[in-house]
Amino acid sequence: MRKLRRHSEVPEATIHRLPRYLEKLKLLQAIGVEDVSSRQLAESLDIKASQLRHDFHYFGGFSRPGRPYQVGKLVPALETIIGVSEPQPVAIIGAGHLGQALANYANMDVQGFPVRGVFDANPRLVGLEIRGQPVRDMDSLEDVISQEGIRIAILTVPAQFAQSVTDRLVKAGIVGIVNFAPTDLKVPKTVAVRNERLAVGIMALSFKVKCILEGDCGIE
Amino acid sequence: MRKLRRHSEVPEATIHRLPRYLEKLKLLQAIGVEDVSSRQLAESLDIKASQLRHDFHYFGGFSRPGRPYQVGKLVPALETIIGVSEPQPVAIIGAGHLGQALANYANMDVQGFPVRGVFDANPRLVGLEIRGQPVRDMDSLEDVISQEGIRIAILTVPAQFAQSVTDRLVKAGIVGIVNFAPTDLKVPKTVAVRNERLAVGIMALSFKVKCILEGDCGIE
DNA sequence: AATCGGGTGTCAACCGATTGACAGGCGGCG
DNA sequence: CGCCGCCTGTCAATCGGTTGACACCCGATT
Repeated sequence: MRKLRRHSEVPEATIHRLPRYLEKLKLLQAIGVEDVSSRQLAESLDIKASQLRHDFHYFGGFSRPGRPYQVGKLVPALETIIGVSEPQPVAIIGAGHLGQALANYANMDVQGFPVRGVFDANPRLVGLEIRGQPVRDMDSLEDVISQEGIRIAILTVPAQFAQSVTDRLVKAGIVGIVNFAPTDLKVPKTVAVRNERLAVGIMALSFKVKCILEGDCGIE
Repeated sequence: MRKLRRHSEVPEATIHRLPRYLEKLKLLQAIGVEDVSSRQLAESLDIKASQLRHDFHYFGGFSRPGRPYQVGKLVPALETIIGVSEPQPVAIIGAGHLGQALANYANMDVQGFPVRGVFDANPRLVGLEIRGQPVRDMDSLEDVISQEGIRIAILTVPAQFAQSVTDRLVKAGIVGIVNFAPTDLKVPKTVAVRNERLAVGIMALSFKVKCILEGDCGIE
């Protein structure tokens, strides 16, 4: 990696592709592939090779020119760029069905995001064990976050509680929030939020489905 | 709604905003709001008013010019456009934690997507009741889909089974798939797929978090 | 040693999406 | 009645992302 430009210059669209690159590269690594050309990698991800090179270009010099990328170099480089070169502990707030699903989501650890705290306000859920972790009472939120050095929280509480929980998280020093509640959160500019809205996904799909069923899609 | 252009001309980015418009408008409707200007609506969604008008412009004539939008007109119009003017039954394939979370996801029905079939290959899960619905054996997949007229499937099976299940779904007449498996599915062009990759979301967030922690974000 | 095939880095053209500007409609008020 | 403020529909300018083209590099092969 030659020279890292300021992160702020990396376009949003590129950022969203980085995890996919990493994912695929880890897969290749696992099956013993050492070299991979931009074309191979791009095709397997269904994107254009020029785009992939363009993306990598933001970070510069992953390969000696004229030679394909070396998986063994690329993986740690991408991990560093993305920020998972060492495990990022995360907290899950809300141990409802979705929260439990995520806490159980096998790859969480493997992907570099070990779950270090699951919280819920419902006393009935508190104490329950999920993947060897107890569901904790919301009271301990701040303590656990600071003790474990957690920077990222996953929010799976009902929409009506999302904002107040968020405020607590921000105060407790959380820097990034993955928000599954169907609400827009208000946070200071120093906190990053990513909204995962399940319902939006299925509706956008529904539009296309309608489109297909009505033969209205531009496929002649 | 004056004159509907071909759906294929509606930009992707607009499509992804439509569900958010609908969501917010339903909310407004619920609290009795009748009129809403593009500025109000846009601000509450954190987008520019001009963009909102531009989006609506693809479908034309939601309001008499010079007058604000009427919530009561807009909601059904959007529902028709998105394709949820009548309930779209969906199937969930894979009754693991994520599948169960989605099946339980309260708003599914309300959003216009009643779950009409939950399937799993694991005999231990088959028969389990989720929200009054039994988990069914994969054997009955095709039958249920055709009997219930299901067009949309939500895929929450492990990655290794995703493609073979997809092939069955396509054969059974499914037209849209929301894919939660971390794999790219191969489908005919007449089937729409939307990938929801949970891990990608958290990684993209991690990049920004790193960015914030390193003071490298362009915020001077 | 020269050549060839395949590779990356880089740039400029292209394309789609966002934004700002403004013409024209409507209702309320003096 | 005429004006004023607020509104939408629409278009043009702008911005960001994608794509294709090409210069240059490398190792293998003749």
